[in-house]
Amino acid sequence: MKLDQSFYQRNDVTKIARELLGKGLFTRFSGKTTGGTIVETEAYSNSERGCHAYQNRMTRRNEMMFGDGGHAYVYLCYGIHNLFNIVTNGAGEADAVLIRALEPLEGVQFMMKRMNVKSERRITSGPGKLTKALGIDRSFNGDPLWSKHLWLEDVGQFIPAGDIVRSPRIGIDYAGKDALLPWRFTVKGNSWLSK
DNA sequence: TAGAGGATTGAT
DNA sequence: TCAATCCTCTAC
Repeated sequence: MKLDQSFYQRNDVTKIARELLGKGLFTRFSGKTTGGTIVETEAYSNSERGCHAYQNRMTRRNEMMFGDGGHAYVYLCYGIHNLFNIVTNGAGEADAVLIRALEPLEGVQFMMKRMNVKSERRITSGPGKLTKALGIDRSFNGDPLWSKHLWLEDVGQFIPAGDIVRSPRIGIDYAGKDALLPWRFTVKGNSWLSK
């Protein structure tokens, strides 16, 4: 069952980031479905320096973060990688969850083809890689997450609280002390986590 | 309008 | 450890 928009519109981005673990993220083009279960997320909120919308600073790039929860925020990182975020909270509240890793579930062969690799090993173990494997690019920026080409779904997987690990977020040293916030959530011992 | 740098990745 | 690579954002 696809996740309802009310799931995303709650005013608690770290709670949503935690609950997204075990949920399915899928894309479907030309009759081919690809996707997997989320095993690594990071929360970003307008109240801290790691966030593109810190202090509600709106730019052309991040304006989608200010929209309604339940939409995609996709941007280009290092000129090479598309990073996929889920916008949360209500309109005007710029919070988002970065999806950092998936455990492959559907269309593995097709994802391997997109990645141009012969092994399924680590094809979705990083934020730039999973977007490529699923065919997500910046043209998806602002799209709703219940469409027929891109959606999140409850696949019936339950992650016990004891299997969820909190740690500081990756690659945001510029955020000063906010880089220490334990807002990265991972599934303990999962072999598909990013490096 | 020029210049700096980034929520990464894979190779050395 | 380092280059790839191209917007976006900021300052002038």
